[in-house]
Amino acid sequence: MNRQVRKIAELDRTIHEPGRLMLMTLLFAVEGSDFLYLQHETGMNKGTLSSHLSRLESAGYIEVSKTYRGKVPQTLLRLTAAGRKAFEQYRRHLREAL
Amino acid sequence: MNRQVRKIAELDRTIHEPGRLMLMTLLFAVEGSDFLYLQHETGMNKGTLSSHLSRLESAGYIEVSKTYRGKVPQTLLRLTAAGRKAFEQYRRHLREAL
DNA sequence: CCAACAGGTTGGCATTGCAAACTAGTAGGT
DNA sequence: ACCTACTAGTTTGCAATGCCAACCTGTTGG
Repeated sequence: MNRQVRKIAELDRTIHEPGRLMLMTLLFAVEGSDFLYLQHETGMNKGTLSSHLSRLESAGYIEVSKTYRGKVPQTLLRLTAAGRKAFEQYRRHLREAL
Repeated sequence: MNRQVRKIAELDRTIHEPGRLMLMTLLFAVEGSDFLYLQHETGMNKGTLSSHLSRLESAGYIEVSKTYRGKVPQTLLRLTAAGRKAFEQYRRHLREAL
């Protein structure tokens, strides 16, 4: 197996999936965000967004905190250190592969 | 929806899938290949490889020709012009997004 | 009381990937 | 000639995942 191609085979699928790649890209840039902002920026429906966030959380890539903005519930998301590192590595691998 | 993120949402899923991304990358580089070479370079099993090649063929990205090497059957693959173009565009979009 | 909002859960359908079975033709041994 | 094994793929069964649409929960405002 060719070196370049091996990099592709080893890409982190949790991040590679476009839905989550959007989320990681956004969260990497902004350093903290809420559910509605992510929904608006990605164009995903709530169900899909919710399940991608759950997956990122169980991968340890994001931290989810449920709070209130006044009386309205608000879900806050931010990358963990592991998530930041995984995203940087993903980008590095992809760049090397292409 | 943010411009960078929109690029990700619009990535060509036919190419983005790692199995097929490996194939496109290989075929883009070598300009003509056979089934066994691709299997060896990608590490995929025959079934998976066969189905990805079918999908790439029906997307019009590769051309499949079945011939013989002496008496042994051989399946030859190569990118079409459309496939080459799609791959270049995919890479461009990805680069812009990251 | 009722519509609307934030967010989550569920059901249905398509796709991926593996493994195992299958096809078709070829080569080797007896 | 006959049986077996191998090569090159294709097809099928199965589990996991992705995405959408629809429904559910809890709360707020009119």
